[in-house]
Amino acid sequence: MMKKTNKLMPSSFLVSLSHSITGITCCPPPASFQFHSHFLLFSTNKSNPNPKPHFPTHANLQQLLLEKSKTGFDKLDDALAVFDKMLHMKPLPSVYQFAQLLAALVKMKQYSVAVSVFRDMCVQSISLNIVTFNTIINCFCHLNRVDYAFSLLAGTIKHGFVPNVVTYTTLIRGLISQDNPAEAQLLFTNLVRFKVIQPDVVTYNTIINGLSKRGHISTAVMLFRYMEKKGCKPNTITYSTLIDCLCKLRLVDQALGLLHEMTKKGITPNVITYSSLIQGLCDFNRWQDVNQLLSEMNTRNISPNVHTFNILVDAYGKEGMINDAEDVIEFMIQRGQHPDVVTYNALMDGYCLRGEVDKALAVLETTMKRRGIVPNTRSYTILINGYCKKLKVDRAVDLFQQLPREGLSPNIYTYTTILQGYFLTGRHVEAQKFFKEKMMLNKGLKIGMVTCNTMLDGLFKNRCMDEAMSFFHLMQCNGLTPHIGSYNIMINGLCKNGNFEKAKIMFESLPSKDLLPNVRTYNIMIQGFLQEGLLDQASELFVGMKANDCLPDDVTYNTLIRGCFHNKKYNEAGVLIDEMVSHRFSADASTASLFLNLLESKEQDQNLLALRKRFLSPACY
DNA sequence: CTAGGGTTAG
Repeated sequence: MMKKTNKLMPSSFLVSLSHSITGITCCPPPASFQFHSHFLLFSTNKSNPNPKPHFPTHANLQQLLLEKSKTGFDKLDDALAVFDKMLHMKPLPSVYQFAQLLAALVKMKQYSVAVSVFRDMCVQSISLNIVTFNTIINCFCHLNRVDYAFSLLAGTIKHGFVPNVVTYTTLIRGLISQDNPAEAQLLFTNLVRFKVIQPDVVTYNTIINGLSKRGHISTAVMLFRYMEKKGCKPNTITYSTLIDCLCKLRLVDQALGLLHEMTKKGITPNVITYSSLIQGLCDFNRWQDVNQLLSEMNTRNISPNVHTFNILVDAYGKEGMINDAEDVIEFMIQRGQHPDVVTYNALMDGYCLRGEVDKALAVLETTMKRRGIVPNTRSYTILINGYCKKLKVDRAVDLFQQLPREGLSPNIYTYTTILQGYFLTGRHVEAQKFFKEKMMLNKGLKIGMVTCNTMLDGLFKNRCMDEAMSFFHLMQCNGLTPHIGSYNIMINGLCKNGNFEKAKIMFESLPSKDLLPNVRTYNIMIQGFLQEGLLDQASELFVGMKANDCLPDDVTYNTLIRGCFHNKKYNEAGVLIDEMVSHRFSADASTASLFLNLLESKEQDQNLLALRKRFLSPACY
């Protein structure tokens, strides 16, 4: 797996490290980094209007920190109040206790506050240790500032501390999460080669997770086998990581195999392991298997938690089985697991998918309020989406405007949903106005590819071809390089708007953009050729896509088969039907009804009749 | 002693 990095000379490692250690400073970050203002406000404010319980003795503090470092404080202000007290204690609390306070902030995901507390510790000359540094390096990684994390690595060394396996594991995770797996691999290989550290199970788990999440499951499995060979025993988390990844790849049975393997080895699955598997099974509507796992959990004394139940509520909701979703909520309450905002959002989404938006609204306004669960932006976005899908855009806009009054701000998803609603109802003028005035002028909104694709698709569907073309240009001027998905929308839009020539030119230009057509691209072009009455060219493209290792899907076959029917090429259709069935795809409704219409029509053909038996076989459906 | 890893929804 690490072949590529094995070839690197040792010096590359040093170069890459020293590259990161440019600004050796004890108090990164550079001035450009944004800090929370809470801290300064708080610690300089002597007359705190909101006094918190006092923790005057070292013993009390020790007890409190022990607890809060595991759970986090309830409120950020509480944590900062404690820090303020600590600064005024005599003698000063130990390094260990300051480290616990930082740990509590990390638990609360208040990474930038932790950084700013750390900075203040530097200023106040509070002594630091390797744990403190590791904690802050981790904070920078979570803030997506791996560059600062590396400069703090330098700071750590400068302070005379020796970075350990925790430090490097943190940095590896940071690099991976910054989409820099190559650097992560380089770091890992060189750390091992120069015996800087001995990777432990956490290091392996981190990399295995990073690899699997980026679609390199086979490499992840190789590393998994490798760690065992190196005498590092995989644990529950290692297995859970792989199981989750297999489930997400829809390889649930392989995941179940790993569950079996781990239990045989005496590694006990926990609630997270089971939750991943339940999610995987839900994706296939394998409810019986889900229930079996739930009872297996029961016999093993592993209680489902809110996460687990939320997965079930979501899955039932998505399948339209809203009563089952409600039952799960009832059950979890009985079991003492309190539903949270995710639970009710999943339920609301379920109602919306059934078109019952008003019932979803009632969940927000009645059930959630009664249970003291505060809706978030997403709760409203679900409702907004629900109303848009019911073509009640004005109602959606009402809710959109209600958001700030609830103390919430709409995010890019909310905006994009409204945009979609306008396009869906033919109100493309308002859509464009909304985009220009509400979205582009909002500096806080990061307009990405999804929004641009919504614009493009909406413009084409509203027959605004010129606007779509110029928007496609505009997005590129703004530094967004279209992916194949955007090209698919463009090519499809051009075809559907009667501009096949332009579509074809764009399709042919893909290689020059270093883009590979995917199955959807081919499907669109095949459909385009057929629309132009060019069955031969469509078939040629079908051959071409297979030659380019692009596997045809059910849409490809159905499109081509319909094309053959229209052109009375029943033999060709027969060949395609056989091929489709052998790939376990089946005829869709429109292909089937076209065929039945042909059979009923007057002009019957020998070859058509010959198809009858094959086409109507159960394998086709 | 403390620090790093895995699960839910667009």
